[in-house]
Amino acid sequence: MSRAEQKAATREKILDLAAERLRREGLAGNAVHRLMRDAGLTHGGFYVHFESKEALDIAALERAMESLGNLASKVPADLPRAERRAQMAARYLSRSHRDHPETGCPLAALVSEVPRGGDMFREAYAGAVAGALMGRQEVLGPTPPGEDIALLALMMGGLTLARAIPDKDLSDAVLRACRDASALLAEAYEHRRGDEA
Amino acid sequence: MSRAEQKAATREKILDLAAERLRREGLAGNAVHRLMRDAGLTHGGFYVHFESKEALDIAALERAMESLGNLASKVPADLPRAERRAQMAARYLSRSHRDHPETGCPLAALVSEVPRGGDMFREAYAGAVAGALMGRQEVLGPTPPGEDIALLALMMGGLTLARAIPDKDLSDAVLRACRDASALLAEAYEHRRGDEA
DNA sequence: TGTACATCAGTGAACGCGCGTTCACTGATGTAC
DNA sequence: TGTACATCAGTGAACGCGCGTTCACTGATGTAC
Repeated sequence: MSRAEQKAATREKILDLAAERLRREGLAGNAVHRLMRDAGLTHGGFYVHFESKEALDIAALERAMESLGNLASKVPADLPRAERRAQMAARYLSRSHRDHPETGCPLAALVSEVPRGGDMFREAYAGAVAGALMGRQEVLGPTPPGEDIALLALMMGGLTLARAIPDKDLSDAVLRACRDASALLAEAYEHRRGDEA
Repeated sequence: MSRAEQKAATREKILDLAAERLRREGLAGNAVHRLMRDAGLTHGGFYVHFESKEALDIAALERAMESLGNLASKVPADLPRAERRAQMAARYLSRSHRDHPETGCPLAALVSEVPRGGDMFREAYAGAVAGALMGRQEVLGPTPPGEDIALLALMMGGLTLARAIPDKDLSDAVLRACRDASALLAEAYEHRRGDEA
């Protein structure tokens, strides 16, 4: 392995770890020193790979979105649209997603912290939201943007709320209620579009 | 003013300020030193009033919930239920609520940070969620708990997402989409309950 | 193929800073006589 | 009413710690001849 390849591999390793840690620890919690230690390196070398902490956060957010994109497209393409939508909601509002933020949706993991982040990070976050909405359209086909936005807000709200509640029974109830609501809301949208047409 | 009264007044002042700052700066951002400086005191005196930083955060969360409770009950009681629900959603998903987190809902301001907070704070947060749901029932009358939970998740998700997006037009669109969705979802709930009955 | 030199990923000590918390203190308020 | 003492809200210096960032360095890899 050439030196350049070695460097790129190290950068990948740091970035993958950072993408996990960013989702588990948040913007404030993912410290350079601990990140590099966990990657098996010393903290000084960090700046060979990234210009600043904010640059890392942005790159880690993008990496997290990429690795999640693959996950969303796992929904079988031959199912009817409503079924695909329901599967996505079920996956998003599942107990395993709630219990494993480090491999889950970074939008949910960071929402309420984003306004306190740097300007460039906020822009990157907004870009990631736009990307998520586009990814949804790719899987489900075109729908009025407002509908996708509201369904995303419902799913993100449900997931973050479920994570914030320590009591497992109540937390499970939140997930269930939001899964049900997202199905009902999607139906109501279809119904309304039908009435209008 | 007696010494005890003076002390209580100082505590109130710190607490009110902390309740604002907690919502604006988050758990990680509301530092003892700056809080006390802004209250016109020095940081050492903090521990005369609060046992620890976490104790303050809990008290500030509760204070924020109280001052918001008054706001929610501002909805006129003589309006029909659907209208009251719509007014609450419109207020929650308004641009002024988005732009002034410091006087708004602490549940939304902190959701994604809560899992990283201390055990006692998480319990207090869960209690605040339960309180919010009860407050909703007081204004709107009894509804199946799952319905209120999902509507709360939708509203919190929409508000936090709108706050995380710097572009005002897209952010406004998020608020609008979620207001529309909350009305549609509430209707769908009523419709389904009608069908079942 | 072997030697001399250049490059540069990664090391680890150090920087200034803000954090939560402690503590000896001050001085105004409250109490006892 | 006046004096002596006790209380305690608030002061401000100091603590140990973790943060992001800098920098002189080391030593393995890569290049030139």
